Amino acid sequence: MKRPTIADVARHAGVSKGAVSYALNGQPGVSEATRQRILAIATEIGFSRSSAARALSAATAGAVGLALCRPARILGIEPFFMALISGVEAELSARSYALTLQVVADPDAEIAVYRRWWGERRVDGVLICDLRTDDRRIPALEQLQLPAVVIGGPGGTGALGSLWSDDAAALTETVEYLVALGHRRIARVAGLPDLRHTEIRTDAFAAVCRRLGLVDAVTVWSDYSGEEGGRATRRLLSSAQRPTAVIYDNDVMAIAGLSVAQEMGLTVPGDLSIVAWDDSPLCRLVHPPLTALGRDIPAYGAHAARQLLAVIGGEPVSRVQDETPHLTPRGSTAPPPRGR
Amino acid sequence: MKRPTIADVARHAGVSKGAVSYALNGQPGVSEATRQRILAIATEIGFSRSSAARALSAATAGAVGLALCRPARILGIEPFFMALISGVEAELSARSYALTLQVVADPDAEIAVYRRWWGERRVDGVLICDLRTDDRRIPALEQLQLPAVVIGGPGGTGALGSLWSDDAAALTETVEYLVALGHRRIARVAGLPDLRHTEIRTDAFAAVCRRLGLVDAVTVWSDYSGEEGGRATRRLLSSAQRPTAVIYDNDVMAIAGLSVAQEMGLTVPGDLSIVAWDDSPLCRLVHPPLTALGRDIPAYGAHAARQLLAVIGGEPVSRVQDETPHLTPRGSTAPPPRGR
DNA sequence: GACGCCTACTGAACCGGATAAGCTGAGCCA
DNA sequence: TGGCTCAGCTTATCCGGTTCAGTAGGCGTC
Repeated sequence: MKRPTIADVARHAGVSKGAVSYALNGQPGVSEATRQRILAIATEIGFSRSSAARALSAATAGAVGLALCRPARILGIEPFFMALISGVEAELSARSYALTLQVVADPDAEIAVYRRWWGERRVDGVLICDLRTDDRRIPALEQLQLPAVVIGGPGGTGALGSLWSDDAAALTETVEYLVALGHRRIARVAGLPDLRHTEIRTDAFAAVCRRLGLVDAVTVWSDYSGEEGGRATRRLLSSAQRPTAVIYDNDVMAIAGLSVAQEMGLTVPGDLSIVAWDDSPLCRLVHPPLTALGRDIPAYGAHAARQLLAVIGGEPVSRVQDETPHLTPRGSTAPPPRGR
Repeated sequence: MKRPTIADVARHAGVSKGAVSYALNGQPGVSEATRQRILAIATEIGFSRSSAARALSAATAGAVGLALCRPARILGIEPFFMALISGVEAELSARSYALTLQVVADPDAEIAVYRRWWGERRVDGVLICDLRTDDRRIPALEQLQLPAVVIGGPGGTGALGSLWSDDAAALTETVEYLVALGHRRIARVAGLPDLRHTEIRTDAFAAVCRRLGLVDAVTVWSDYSGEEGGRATRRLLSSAQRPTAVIYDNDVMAIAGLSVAQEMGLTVPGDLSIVAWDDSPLCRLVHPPLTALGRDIPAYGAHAARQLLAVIGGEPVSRVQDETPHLTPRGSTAPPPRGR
């Protein structure tokens, strides 16, 4: 099937290629009557602009890149990314931008992908996930001058735009809630320690525990997987001074933790309270349903996409704080058992 | 930062643009010595080909499209798609193809996306998920002559290439396994009824139950979400002749079902056996861990991607059966309670 | 040594748009 | 009536590759 080009439209309309281009782009240079006629003909013969030709002459790819740097095993199970992608995608497709996705093995491979995308002019900008402490990707992107928005922060994002949620406030609220219920021994199963948001949460946790005089507060690190989350929980619950409440850095580990607790004969929330970060439908699937820190992840992604398109459009980079995750109490939290 | 073009490489090497193009593409037309010199210079000055220019003149986009037609809510929670994408992606990036992703609301929007991609020459081919009965996308793609591989089948894929797993055999094996344990009243919570693979599984379920003389076999339909899966389970377990085993069409519904059963005071697997389709890490998270029908989903995606690249490369379309899902018995299945 | 043939290249056209620069005729004014 | 402006177009060039039609030079051959 032959694809119509701008020349076909021009011939049908009896005008030049240039006139068609002006008409399609809403630029001055053609009368309103001619513009309408050209647009009608374009629609009629099913014309759409070749993204390649457009990219070549307009020096814009019409696409945004997203590189995900987590093993497939973890990517698959965490609802976070898919929710984020669907939000990003909704915003992009509304503005006729495409999303180019790549799964990479490590940060160096990710930087290599950015270099390639830049060299091939394949994308107009990129979204960065999983901000790390001293993230090598930041200077690399600054050097390439590839428009980018970091989903994460605040801080450590160099001159790039960024979008973050106030994880410190959310964690503080959670600890205060648990303390109000009567808990004094609260543990936290954290995600990968070199991620910036893990660090932020860890600092906030330490700060609020110090402020509230919780001396037994302990953080253990994990990798977001159910296996590791379960293992960490088993370790915590086997200790002499076992916690009466555990906060997990994602939903998958929280569910694994719930399962381990029940396996060990503890009732939730009677013996142990559980709070999950990222309130996905998974949290409502299990019994008891999990108290969770939720936020609108698709909206978060859409927001980031909007910000990136603004940077691509030449607006100054912005650093924006998004909605703070809010605590939804459900059946997995209650006062601690008496005498503990 | 200025990006080097093929002309820059040519100038440095003291040859023409054409010679550089031949050298880069491994085509005859330059001596081996010159080719090496050109490649060295290209690497040295950090040259990579503009995907736009390449797409324009070579009439190939260097990208493959994937449109996902499920609400964000369900997309996010099902590990299947992310696992599939990571497999597809691994295969594509090994061959320097990009993956263009789009989330759409319904099949008509999906067809519109294909038309747009085709018109814009944005992709060289597409992967089709969630094959339906009398799928309108098939004739639309045939008409566009856009290379495509359907992930699903067998049957109903028109002249397009396809890749499927033998769901009928897997379901039959599962029912036989449950019957061998002693179950006679087996129910199935199915996915969306207009999906082709749901139909295939439903037919296979009816056939094996007839063959084994299970008169109480019942199938109820759901939408893959935890809410609906839980609701369906509650209905099933409240009936007078309640089943002793339930097979779920995905892992999320199985977990919801497990939760509902426990809530209703039934023990799993003592009172009720549960089997999940798609063995994700989620199945091992819950207690008891779920007996599940598993397969290597990233490999499935990689396989489909390879098939699509072959079609794009001009090879004849192929219809291939992939690995059959295999049953992994875990703690959620056991003989039925006595007297039932 | 004239001829053909092959290798290794060059030059130019082309892909399909965007856009700067040039052209034309209508309208207005002095 | 001549000159000016300006809307509304056309023409030509460019983006950065690929590819086809040459062509120069070396080599073998009768």
